[in-house]
Amino acid sequence: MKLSSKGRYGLKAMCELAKHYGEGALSLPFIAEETALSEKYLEQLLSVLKKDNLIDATRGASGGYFLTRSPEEISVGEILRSLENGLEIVDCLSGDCQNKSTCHTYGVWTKLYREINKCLDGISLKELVEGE
Amino acid sequence: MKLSSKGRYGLKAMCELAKHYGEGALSLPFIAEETALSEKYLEQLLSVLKKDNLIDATRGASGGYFLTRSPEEISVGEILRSLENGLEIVDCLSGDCQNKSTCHTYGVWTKLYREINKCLDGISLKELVEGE
DNA sequence: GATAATACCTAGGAAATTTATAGGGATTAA
DNA sequence: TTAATCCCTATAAATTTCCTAGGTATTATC
Repeated sequence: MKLSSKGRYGLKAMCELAKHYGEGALSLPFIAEETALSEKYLEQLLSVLKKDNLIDATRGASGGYFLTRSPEEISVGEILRSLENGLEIVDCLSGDCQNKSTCHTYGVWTKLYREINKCLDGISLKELVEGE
Repeated sequence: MKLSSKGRYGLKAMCELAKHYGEGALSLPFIAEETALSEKYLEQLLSVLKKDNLIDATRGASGGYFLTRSPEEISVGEILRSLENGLEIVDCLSGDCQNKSTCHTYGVWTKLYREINKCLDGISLKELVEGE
């Protein structure tokens, strides 16, 4: 049960945006430099975050990416659910599971799913960047 | 972030063993039948669980697999850590991470790791089989 | 002692997923 | 007009997952 690179790297990119919150848009090359990621790869991560309205961007020269809300209003849970396309640890939590009622293990997954989300929703991007 | 089939199916097999706890050993073909898994595949899951001393087996005719402890003494956490080879959600939790101190996200992973284990260690195999 | 039922071990391959790389298009400030 | 930027999509390499397969060792039962 591993978090994907997308999740890990995307969160780092969000930290970078948080560090410079209020300073205007950050360009892709700049964020790539700071996070040590290739521009082309980072671009895809940012496009996911943008689709989910966690960040926005301005195009053209001197454009770039920026957070749509302040770092204290964005939780790590939101970010990872966006990047990981949901935090459901088993498929039966996403789709419709036929035998919810009879399955012995279904309860475990729902319980764990709730705990994971609760934990991550309790951490804001601000806390992350400022260190505790 | 998905649990592997190994984890899901192995837990089902453990449930089967728990259901018949005290009735002697269950044969591989029997467990395979009940869990709807191929014998050869199930065999590998059981070998992992055996290596970690959650189950044991007797060989030869009328042999089979059985739990080493009663279902109430075995937690779902133990079972999944065995099958998943640990529940570390990122690699830096397993190996030695060089920049623990400077990494913004390291704290998130340790916190989440603790919560996941706490949650799963709080559920016994007995609860699972008896339904709450 | 032979037989059949069982667990044990290891190799490997198909399929899926992850992790990127690459190229070109659209937009816009200067 | 130009250069800097974001946007979109295809695809390739690497890794991992998931499972099949074949053969070996052990032992209760007849």
